[in-house]
Amino acid sequence: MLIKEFEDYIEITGVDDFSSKHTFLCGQCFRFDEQKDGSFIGVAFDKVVKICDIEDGLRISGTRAEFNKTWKNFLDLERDYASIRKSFATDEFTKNAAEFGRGIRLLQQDHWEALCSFIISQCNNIPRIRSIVRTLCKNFGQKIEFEGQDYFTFPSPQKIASLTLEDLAILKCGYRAPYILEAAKSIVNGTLDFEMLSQMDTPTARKSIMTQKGVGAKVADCFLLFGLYKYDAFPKDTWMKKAKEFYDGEMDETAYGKYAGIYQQYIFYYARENGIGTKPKK
DNA sequence: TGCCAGGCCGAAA
DNA sequence: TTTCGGCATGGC
Repeated sequence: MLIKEFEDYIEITGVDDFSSKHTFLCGQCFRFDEQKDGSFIGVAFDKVVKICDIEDGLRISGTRAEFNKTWKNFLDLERDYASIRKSFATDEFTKNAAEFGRGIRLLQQDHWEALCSFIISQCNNIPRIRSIVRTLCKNFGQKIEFEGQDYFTFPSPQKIASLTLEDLAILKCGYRAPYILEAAKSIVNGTLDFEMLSQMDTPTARKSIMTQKGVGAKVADCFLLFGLYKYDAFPKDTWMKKAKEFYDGEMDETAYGKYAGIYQQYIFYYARENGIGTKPKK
């Protein structure tokens, strides 16, 4: 990884498998918007950042220090995704999925933001998830200016916990509102502790987070992967079954294991973008 | 207009 | 343990 500093941005080269488009649009996060020039602007960890692809790497707004402090980890740039991707592509289906999703990096998002976002995601479509999260931030987050535009941070659990269901009605997120409120209150009162969850093994953490109201198996798996960076989330057996629903092919079980969550993301993105595996009509 | 969406809860079987 | 109706809302 080679870093070159410029006045208000840096360029990182020597990065295999990075695509801002695939990373920000694959469905793992909801706060990065594609710009007319193909770059992405988003907010994470209370900062606005602009990212675009360049030859053999990426360009990112800010300084080298900010990159080292926040964005290097956020973008998971020190993991060898090329090797992981190649290890996944063991048959026609996995080869297609891995090639389709090439460049996905699993973002190391803020724990709370990920949990809250995936609570909102349940039985919802991606444009509306994005819309609800945007409204949540605009109404309850802190304003930050960037390149003459207003952006908003993701509201803290303390802020959300101080609100009422009436306050949250503006989100129009229906039955999910009490789940959001309860999750925020659990954090404030200490019954939900992300540091403790991080230290648990994945099955234990899954069991624990599922005691939270509104967090079932699916939201739990998304939170474990995108919010706690547990790359073995999305249990092998469950996800292989799901993959077979998406695609009428065989999965190589030996390809799974340590990086099941990353493999899942290739499959999900591939399936969704190609209209594979949509729910049959009732 | 109607189906569906990165589901979950709680009751009934 | 599994099944199933109900749940809020809006994108398409």
